[in-house]
Amino acid sequence: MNTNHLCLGILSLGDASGYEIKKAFEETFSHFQATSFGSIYPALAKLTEQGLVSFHEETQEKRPTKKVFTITQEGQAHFYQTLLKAEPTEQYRSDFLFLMMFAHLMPREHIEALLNKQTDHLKMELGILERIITECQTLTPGMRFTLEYGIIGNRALLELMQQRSMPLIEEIDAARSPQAL
Amino acid sequence: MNTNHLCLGILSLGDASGYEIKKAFEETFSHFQATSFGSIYPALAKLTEQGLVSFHEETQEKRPTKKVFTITQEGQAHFYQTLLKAEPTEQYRSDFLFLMMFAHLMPREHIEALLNKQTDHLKMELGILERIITECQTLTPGMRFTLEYGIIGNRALLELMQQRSMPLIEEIDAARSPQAL
DNA sequence: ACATACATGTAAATAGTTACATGATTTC
DNA sequence: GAAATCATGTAACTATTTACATGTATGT
Repeated sequence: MNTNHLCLGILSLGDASGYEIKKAFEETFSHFQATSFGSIYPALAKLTEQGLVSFHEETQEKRPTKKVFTITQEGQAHFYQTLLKAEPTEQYRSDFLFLMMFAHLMPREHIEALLNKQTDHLKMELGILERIITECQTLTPGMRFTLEYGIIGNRALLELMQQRSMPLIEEIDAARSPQAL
Repeated sequence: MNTNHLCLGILSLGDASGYEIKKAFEETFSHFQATSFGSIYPALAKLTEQGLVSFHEETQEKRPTKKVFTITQEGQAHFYQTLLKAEPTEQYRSDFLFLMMFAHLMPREHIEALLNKQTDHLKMELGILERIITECQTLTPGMRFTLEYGIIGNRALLELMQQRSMPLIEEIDAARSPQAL
């Protein structure tokens, strides 16, 4: 799954400009996919070249002209094949967890700061997901599922952070103190 | 955080060869970090060049000779600075969730297959994490925390998969059937 | 005056994976 | 006889991010 596939997918849900596709990834899909302008614009150019999408320019008042992309029938058929053939991969990369492995080497204040930052991060993401699932009316069943998936995961992790942060800090401090005595 | 940092971190826990570092990422840390030989060997060469690690060759019987790397004092100091300065980033990329957004376009059997595959994936990872946390005796408090983090997250998601998979399929089928009648 | 939102696009830099090359030993 | 494990390393390829370039309008 690369940016080409992601763009085709978003366009299968409705017309959009490159800028709007980026916004969708920043908002609705940010918890499980991300991409940048530097990937999106070349992707849309390539999809147009391949005849999988087409576009028309829309001149706006007090806004720059935008290119609105539409998925073609070939694009729809191509995306359908992608859906059936894709080998879904999962990847989670966390610097936070890697750093926590070495918490015993850090000053107490720094461990606290890292734990607080991660807690805030989880809270923020949870807030976004809950807002979308309650406010947005036009979700497909699958989208509602992806939002629930994110909410359930983040809630469980937040609970863990709230229960285990202090005990972890105390445990590391306890292991340190013998040298101080 | 790049492969250089990851290697330094692993070596701060004890001496290891490139091959052993790769194994560590396949086993113990696979739920939140990954890397490949093509990244590890150049990283170790660069760290050696910078004087952050040193190595000695160990000839083995019935096994190829291996280079065992040791973190130097400079390496330890450098890693400590990394721990304090690092801006921890989180990234989760899931093709599974992206595909689920378009479940309404797929045949029922395909949705089922995707959900089953994801469930199996979560079960397998959960099994690995639970085995490590019970069997491994030499874990730092931080490592135990990272394992718990993975376990709690996966358990919550598995429960969701078990509760929501069938309802999701039924809901999508129900939305489809009016056309069939 | 400065930052942000809107809007498109390119190019360089970064980083990583995959495949290849080599070779012994063990297991199925 | 084939595949897996142990062991190191390089090179090509792939993909993505970051920074740059350009310009209007709005908000602080």
